[in-house]
Amino acid sequence: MHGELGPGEALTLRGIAKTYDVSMTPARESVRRLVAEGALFLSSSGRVSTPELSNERIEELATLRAMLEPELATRALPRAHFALIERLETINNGISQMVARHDASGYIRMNLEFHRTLYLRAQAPAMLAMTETVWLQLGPTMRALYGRLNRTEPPYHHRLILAALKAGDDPGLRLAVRTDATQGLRMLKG
Amino acid sequence: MHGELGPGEALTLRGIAKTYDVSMTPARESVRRLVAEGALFLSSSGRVSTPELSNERIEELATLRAMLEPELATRALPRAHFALIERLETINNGISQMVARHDASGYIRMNLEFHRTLYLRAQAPAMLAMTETVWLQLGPTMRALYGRLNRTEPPYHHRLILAALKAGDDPGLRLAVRTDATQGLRMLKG
DNA sequence: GTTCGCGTGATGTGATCACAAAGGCATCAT
DNA sequence: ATGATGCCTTTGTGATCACATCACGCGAAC
Repeated sequence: MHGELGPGEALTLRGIAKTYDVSMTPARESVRRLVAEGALFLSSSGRVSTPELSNERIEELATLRAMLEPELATRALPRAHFALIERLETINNGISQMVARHDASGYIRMNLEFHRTLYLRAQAPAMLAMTETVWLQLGPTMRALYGRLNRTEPPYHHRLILAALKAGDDPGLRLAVRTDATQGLRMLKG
Repeated sequence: MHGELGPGEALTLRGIAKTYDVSMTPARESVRRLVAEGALFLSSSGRVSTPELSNERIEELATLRAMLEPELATRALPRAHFALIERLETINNGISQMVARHDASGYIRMNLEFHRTLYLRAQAPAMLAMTETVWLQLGPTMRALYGRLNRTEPPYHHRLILAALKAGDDPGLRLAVRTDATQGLRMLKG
């Protein structure tokens, strides 16, 4: 999810087992679970690797984010008190640090934490789980994306999201969230 | 998914293994996968059962269907030629037979087959997979639903869907699909 | 130099086993 | 009659093993 693995990287059960110092059994279970969620790709011969998403697939996942996340934001809006907004601003500052450090994985992690912190307030666990499944599928691709856009500052739209939250502006919030979720993915086309 | 198990039914790994004449290992993998998809509930002690959904959870899942399925229908619409509509009508007739037979599981299965057949044309595998995950989570609950509504004929909205497909009417199609997906779930409240 | 074929090492699968924990049931005390 | 307590069965977990399959690389032939 955090882009620690790039697209197409191969994994082996014995390797995972050794890395985490367990036997093959729990390694298999974890891998199969991630395959079920679409986070890992299982070849016909049983080999497992991170997925290399086609443009069509990326567009689909971007559409899913564009459908799910504004709904979560809308549901979170009436519960978004000052303490939450303050926490979001703190996370946003953390993102700046990751940008300064050129830490791709850290950037992705804190960016998702920003979104997750907001969406947790929506009190919609099934919807949030589904959204995180999408993030999981996009993880390796997001890392590839980060390399291309050479960020020099934290995401523009996060400030728009915070402003809409403060103003209680639901349409503005939905638009800001949708744009933030899909803007980066657009760069991957081609 | 087809409501063969009611809400809250318990399963054991050894029982599943014996039923399908395999060892515990593949039974465990399957169960863990279904747990990851939300189709089964894993208690803190590791016991596994079908989920008993709260009203809030049902409302959430209904919202997800209401967001996902109209989008799939829209994407399928330009590719929905006569042969597809004919197949949908055949399935719809099959639903009538299930109603006549009072076959709850068969009814659910063919109802979902109606939707899946349409959505397959959308060429959006990630979105369809996510939708089927929602169906999976609702399976046991849908069976409980069927008992309550005493159907005497196939769903009215399926005819509306077919009419909108023939007319190429996208807004009408979206509305019909959304209504069909959420109407039944509304009955479960309370 | 290229391509085909073979063999060896690596990898996933399914089965079985030992163990710990949880649940259920019977028994006993109040 | 009801509640608690202790034991025994059931159940999930993690490890290990044998086996089939696949991939990769080496080598030989053209």
